[in-house]
Amino acid sequence: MIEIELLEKYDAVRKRYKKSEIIFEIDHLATHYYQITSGAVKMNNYNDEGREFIQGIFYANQSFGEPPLFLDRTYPANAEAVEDSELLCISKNNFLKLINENPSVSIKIIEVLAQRLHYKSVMAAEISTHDSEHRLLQLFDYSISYFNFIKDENGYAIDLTRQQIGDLTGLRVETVIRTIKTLEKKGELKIINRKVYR
Amino acid sequence: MIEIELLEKYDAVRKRYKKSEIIFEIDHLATHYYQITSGAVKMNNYNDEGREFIQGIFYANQSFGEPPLFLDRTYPANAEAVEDSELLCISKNNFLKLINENPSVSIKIIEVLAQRLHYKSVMAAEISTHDSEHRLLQLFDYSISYFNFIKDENGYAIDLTRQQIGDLTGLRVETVIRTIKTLEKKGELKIINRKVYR
DNA sequence: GTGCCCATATGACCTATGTCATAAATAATT
DNA sequence: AATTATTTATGACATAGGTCATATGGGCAC
Repeated sequence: MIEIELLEKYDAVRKRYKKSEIIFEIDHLATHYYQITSGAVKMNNYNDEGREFIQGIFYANQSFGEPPLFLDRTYPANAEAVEDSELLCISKNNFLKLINENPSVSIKIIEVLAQRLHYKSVMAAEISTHDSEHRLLQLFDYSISYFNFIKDENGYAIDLTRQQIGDLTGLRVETVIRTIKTLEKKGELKIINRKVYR
Repeated sequence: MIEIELLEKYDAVRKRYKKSEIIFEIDHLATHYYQITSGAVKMNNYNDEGREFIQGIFYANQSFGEPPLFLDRTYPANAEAVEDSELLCISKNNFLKLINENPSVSIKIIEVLAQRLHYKSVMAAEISTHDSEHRLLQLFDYSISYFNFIKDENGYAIDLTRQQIGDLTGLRVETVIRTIKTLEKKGELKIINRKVYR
């Protein structure tokens, strides 16, 4: 997260997106740096049959879609608002200028990318070598520390739909539903009012 | 890749590793920055049954294992030499000092991490929503541009064993062997002398 | 308060990929 | 040259997770 005042010095513009609105599309060139002030955004892919894979979900004060700003490559995924959201956007040129003129920001960017690589490494190993129960628990535990989930008297509330959980772990909704039930029976999590607590 | 002379100014040490030798282990703290001068290194995970997943393979002039140097986290995977290799190593402290004193290096690091995130995004979507044929072709095509594969009269030689291909894509050797044969029949690649060309 | 849209749920059946066994070809080591 | 290890290969069979159909309940717009 880059300080808002600093972004504004580099001509940041506030933009509002309605739920389900597309922010950018796969295979397009990166033109802006995006930082969320409110709401939530997912980055995703669809395969030929329309099956979705969610690369990640981003919340207030997080940025997303920076890598292609530094590479000669297009976006590897789409970005879509999962709720009504407000973003701060600055152009690629201004962003690169900002970084060059503020070395401490580049360290911050490194940390953000490092964090995200860590998440991807953990989930990649998970998705390719573990069974559904293990995958879900790993996602929940990682999300609790990585996303901004809230703890109440029942534990941490996993604020994701079954469909989203499936799309994040490469499983189908039905499998997620069945696996969550099994995990509940095993005492690994609670289902209260259809919501998952861990 | 950071200039060797610069690394040497920050007390880089050359270290040799034999094939199969471990460079660092999962869940350990990061103590050094590593850059390959010759040879190749893989980063991998094992699940409870000993099944391997390869996060990536790195070759001469590439670095690996940097993210935890910037985070309050341990390594998400192991690093192991896949052939006899020589590495340049500098301590975490010297590395952070180097970056602070050389802003252009931090941009370079950002580019490396961005590149790697791009690979992970592509492969994650691939592994979770595509069938084995698609996964292999994607890995081959990405590897050709991302790794240092060589083109000859038969096309690009995929310098990976069937086992490594499986471990990179979350498939078993037998499946890789069968899928490669199918792809050959479909004319998507060539098998010459057991070697895959694309 | 009715109608519609999602999210959650469950059963029956299917299939891509995994598992296991076994073998031959090649490479590495002595 | 002989021995051992690794890689590629193939067949028979098993199964986790996917697919499809169908149902129920909650939220919310009108």
